[in-house]
Amino acid sequence: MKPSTSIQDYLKRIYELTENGSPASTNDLARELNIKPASVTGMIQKLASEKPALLEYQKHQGVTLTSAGKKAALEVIRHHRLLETWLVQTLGYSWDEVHEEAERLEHVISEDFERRIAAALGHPLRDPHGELIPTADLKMPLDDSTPLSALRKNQSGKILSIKGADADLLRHLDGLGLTPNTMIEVTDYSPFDHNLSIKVNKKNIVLGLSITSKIFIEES
Amino acid sequence: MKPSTSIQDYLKRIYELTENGSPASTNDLARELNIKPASVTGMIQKLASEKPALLEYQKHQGVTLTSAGKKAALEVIRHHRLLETWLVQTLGYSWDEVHEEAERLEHVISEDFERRIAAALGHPLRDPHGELIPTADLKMPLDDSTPLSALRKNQSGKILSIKGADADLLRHLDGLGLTPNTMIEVTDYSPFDHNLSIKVNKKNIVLGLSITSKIFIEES
DNA sequence: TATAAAATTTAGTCTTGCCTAAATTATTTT
DNA sequence: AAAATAATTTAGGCAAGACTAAATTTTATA
Repeated sequence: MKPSTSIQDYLKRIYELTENGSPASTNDLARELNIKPASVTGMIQKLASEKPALLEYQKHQGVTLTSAGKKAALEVIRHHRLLETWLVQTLGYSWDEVHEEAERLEHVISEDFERRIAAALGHPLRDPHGELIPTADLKMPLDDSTPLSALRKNQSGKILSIKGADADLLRHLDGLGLTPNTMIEVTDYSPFDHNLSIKVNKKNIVLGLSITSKIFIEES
Repeated sequence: MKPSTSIQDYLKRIYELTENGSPASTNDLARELNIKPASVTGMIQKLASEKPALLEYQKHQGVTLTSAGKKAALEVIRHHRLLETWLVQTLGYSWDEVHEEAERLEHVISEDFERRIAAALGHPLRDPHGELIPTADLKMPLDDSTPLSALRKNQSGKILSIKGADADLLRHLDGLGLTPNTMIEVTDYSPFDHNLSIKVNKKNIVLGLSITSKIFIEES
């Protein structure tokens, strides 16, 4: 049986919160899901004790996904990212408008629908935010991107994604032309403060480590 | 507040069942919704007694929509029919594959999404089945179609829709090339048995009243 | 290391929306 | 018009998934 919309949301968030290797805490999950911690405890206890368990849980120790749970999560994430890509490409949504729409659609599209948009888009590797799209067989592709902070003078590449930036920073970066798919070139590197001088759209700007570590690049 | 998915389904079905002017019965609604009659009674009692009532109901007398209820129903129907049109045109669904998908999507798309696909499709008047699409201001357009059974020798037109046919008949008609958008021409009329001879795709076929009354035409 | 603070869990409740079984009301049949 | 049948409603229940308040456990602080 396909998990309910609620459960799909739990799995998706748990996947994200456990990408760093450590289990997800009740509180963090509650915050991500906009749900009270007590409700989260109830749900994960139920999920952990089902026939083929989707997650593993020990009191006060947080929760991790089983491989079945991971698959179910990747299915939802694949739907989400394909939908975002598709909404942007076929309906002219901008990259910051699509999230909410995809958040609702991801739970109701059929596998057939998923196949159709994947094919129509040419089986894309990343969504408009630069996030990797899980493959059709539900594996997360390896991330071959490099943080901008790792580049040095004369290296260049294409921006793939920006991670861990809040809305404010995102707007700021957007203003500088630093969005996914933009080409950049490092013109100078200051070993002292780790500032990078880069050229974007013919303009030169200098960025500090707090920013360059959040921008991910495909080297060229 | 936007009605829940369940309530949207109730409203949609009630709209359809009351198009003939008479109220919808508990039993008919239950059948359409694949729900037990007792459950229907419960739900319509609740809906009839809410702040701005979406429907009117008297025990044992069936149910009708208020104008607010009608609007909400038309909103869902508009979503459904726009979605079907759009899935067929942009993702290569065939007209008989889209229903289920639209049935789920109709409840979760935003007004923005609705506007975008309506615009992308050029604000179509009918869906792939030939059904009229409610307008953006939630009115059902007048139906200017004529049953094929009303045509006589030398009249011609385009098939708009086929109504009240079961899957079997639909397949049969499909085999004869009788699908929405096909041009037809009446070559003869038999007043005795009401049979019509018509030309479709260069071929001549004869149809009885039981069929011609289900095919709707735009005269030309 | 005792205590305060934070995180988590338990217990009990609520709403939505469905179900079954039994009771009631309408409609047909005879 | 009474009896049989069909439709509808009432009553009581259940599962999902959320909430609050209170209890407990863990972690951090003094």
